Amino acid sequence: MKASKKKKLEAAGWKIGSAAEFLELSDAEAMLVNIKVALAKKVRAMREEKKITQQRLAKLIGSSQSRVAKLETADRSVSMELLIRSLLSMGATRAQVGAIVGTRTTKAAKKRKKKQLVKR
Amino acid sequence: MKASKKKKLEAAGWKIGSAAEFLELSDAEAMLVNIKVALAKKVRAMREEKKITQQRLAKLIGSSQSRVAKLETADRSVSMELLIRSLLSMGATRAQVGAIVGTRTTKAAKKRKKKQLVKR
DNA sequence: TTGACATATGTCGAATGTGACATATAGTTG
DNA sequence: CAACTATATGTCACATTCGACATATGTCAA
Repeated sequence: MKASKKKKLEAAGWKIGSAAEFLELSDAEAMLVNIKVALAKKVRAMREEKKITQQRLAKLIGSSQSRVAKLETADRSVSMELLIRSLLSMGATRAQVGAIVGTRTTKAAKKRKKKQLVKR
Repeated sequence: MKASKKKKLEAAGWKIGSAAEFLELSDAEAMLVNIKVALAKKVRAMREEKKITQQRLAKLIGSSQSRVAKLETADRSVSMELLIRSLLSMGATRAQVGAIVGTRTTKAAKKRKKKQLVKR
């Protein structure tokens, strides 16, 4: 939890104990979802970059086309493990995967990216 | 697969097809294990840093002491998801987690670290 | 020694993730 | 139009991971 957030909570009369921990957990949960979505997008991007079908990628990771489709749409039923395994199997480096995990995609950044796509 | 590796294989008369893909997979598998071990070490490091018990961390992530012990020893039965969730729940940032995922710990680096510990 | 606390390990039933399959949707080519 | 290809979605039986519990090991202070 950010210091600013904590301050506000304390000002509002909250004890920073289990309630704060609950907020941490919510944050962690949201982050996990964001990370998964980012990884999923990268899977699709790398696959399209390599111009291979979901079917082919499925073979590469020992899975099925339907699961790859779920991977790329960040379906609730897919694990981080499989997402990362897929990237590594396509030749991604640990550094590349780490960058995806570690980089928060802001709404502003998304807008910039969209703008670029339009402009070019 | 590294270019050098590929070259050697080709020199030895290998066709770079499914066999190469198999090697990629093996590499991916090994990398996943390495990443898990690195994350596990970080969980222990952060927990000790915060001077809390496994029991307390377990509460924080809604789990049990035994599972935390397994987490920190990188037991085969623990998922990347839970490892990362644990780090985030202890307040780690995405950037920190990303750095762990993305940084290959070389044997040389391990030696350097050990030496430091001895010297100080 | 005993007792309290922290961590490690094995096991269990429940929950979640899995590959596979069927099938739907959508775009392309003939 | 039909036939083909790529992707999406739902389902299912099987595998993996889960929290929980019991219990072992180790450490330290009374």
